[in-house]
Amino acid sequence: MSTSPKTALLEEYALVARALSAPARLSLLEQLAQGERGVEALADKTGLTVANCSQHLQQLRRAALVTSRRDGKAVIYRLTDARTLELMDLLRIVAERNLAQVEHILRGLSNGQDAPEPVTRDDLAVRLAEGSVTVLDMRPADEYASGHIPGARNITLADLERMLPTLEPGTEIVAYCRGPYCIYAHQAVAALRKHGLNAKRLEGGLPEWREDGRPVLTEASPE
Amino acid sequence: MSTSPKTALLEEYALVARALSAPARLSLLEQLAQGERGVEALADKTGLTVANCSQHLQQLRRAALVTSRRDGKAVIYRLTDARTLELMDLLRIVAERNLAQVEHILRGLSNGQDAPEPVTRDDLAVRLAEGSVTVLDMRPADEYASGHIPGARNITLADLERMLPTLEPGTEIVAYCRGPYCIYAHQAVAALRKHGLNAKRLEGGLPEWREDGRPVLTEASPE
DNA sequence: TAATCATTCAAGCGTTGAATTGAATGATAG
DNA sequence: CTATCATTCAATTCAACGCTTGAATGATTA
Repeated sequence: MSTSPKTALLEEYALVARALSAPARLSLLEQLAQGERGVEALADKTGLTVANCSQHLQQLRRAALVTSRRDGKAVIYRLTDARTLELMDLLRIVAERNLAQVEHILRGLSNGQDAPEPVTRDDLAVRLAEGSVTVLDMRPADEYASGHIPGARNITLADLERMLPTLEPGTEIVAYCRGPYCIYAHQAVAALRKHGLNAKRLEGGLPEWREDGRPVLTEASPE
Repeated sequence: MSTSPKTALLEEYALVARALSAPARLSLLEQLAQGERGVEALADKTGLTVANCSQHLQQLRRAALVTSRRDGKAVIYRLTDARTLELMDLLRIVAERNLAQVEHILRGLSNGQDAPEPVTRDDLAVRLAEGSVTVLDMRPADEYASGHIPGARNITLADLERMLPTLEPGTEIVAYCRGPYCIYAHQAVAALRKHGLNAKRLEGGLPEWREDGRPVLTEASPE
């Protein structure tokens, strides 16, 4: 062995960190947190070319963050386990707590307003049972279809304006999206609050909700 | 803003991951987990040149993983908070659970023997109160001096052979070192078990012990 | 104020990683 | 068995990183 075992170990740990060190790969992981996907679907969602996407996925696989299986002609990737999700989340927490730049970007999303504290998933579950809350799923329709919080209404950011009149000014609104990396919910809350509505963001997104073992509704897919 | 806020956020998260993606920086973090240190001390311990060390430290600071303060002429670095430690630990857990290569390296340290499960810190605390265990601190003397588990004997790997006769064959022995990244305890346990002694490794190291709020003994430093 | 010394900056060089293009692989369907 | 198609590999280009050397900074101390 040319290097000491100590360095060899550190290099393995560094390999995992390196896999997380490119925005494109974090974006892929966010998609995979929604559920398993094929290479082409991932390339579409992230805007990468298929070849480039495939290479990034292989780096993630080398770091054991994702695994793959073959389904006919397609290769389907998925997160190896919940640890991958934990790692992404901790990365975000460290960045948000300590990096002024992150604060600045998030503030920009809210047009300078102070965003309210997010609603915890426990809270939302209670409110849902009471029926005292409107839940908005801000993700693209296909992701909504493949699984969403029961009772949530699917709407895109672009259509939000048109939906405003249908919302009662007093009702509490909770918006969610893919997860902590996704900014749709941030933007939705900012837009709703600008119109004087009582909107808050859900802590985490659908993957975290599912990870908690809470109910997820899947639309019968017409395909 | 040239990039979308989404990408900008992901880039910030990636910055944190990138800071963790070099073995040299993981090594620095391991040292800092022991306690705050100056640049020169860190350079000595890690074998880096001072200038190189300084640059790595600045990358860690940019990622908000460490912070620094000035003490006279010296600049003292320390981990920003316990999250940094959590992040390092999760990195290790993912690597150990999923990377065959890590398994292989660790097995090499034990000369192919199966290593026993590590002792939890709770267990050790109980055994220490009973006095039914011998604790070995495998770190360099200066690190032992700056803080160790009460009752632990400090010994280097090199001196372990000479210490063998002083150990009762029946007594349980627990070895620890800097923390999960440190391999001294692994090696010590392997050596002791080869001689038929009942040795186990402590889960985590001194930083984790201290983080639990457990007692740490500091030698009156003669300086 | 000037000297001192730990630390940091700046420039240069070799290496590594990201994205692109085009070809090769390998499993299925006919 | 051959054609097909999603995926992966290989080779290239360009940018960023890591390490070294030597100079600059900036807070103490005399």
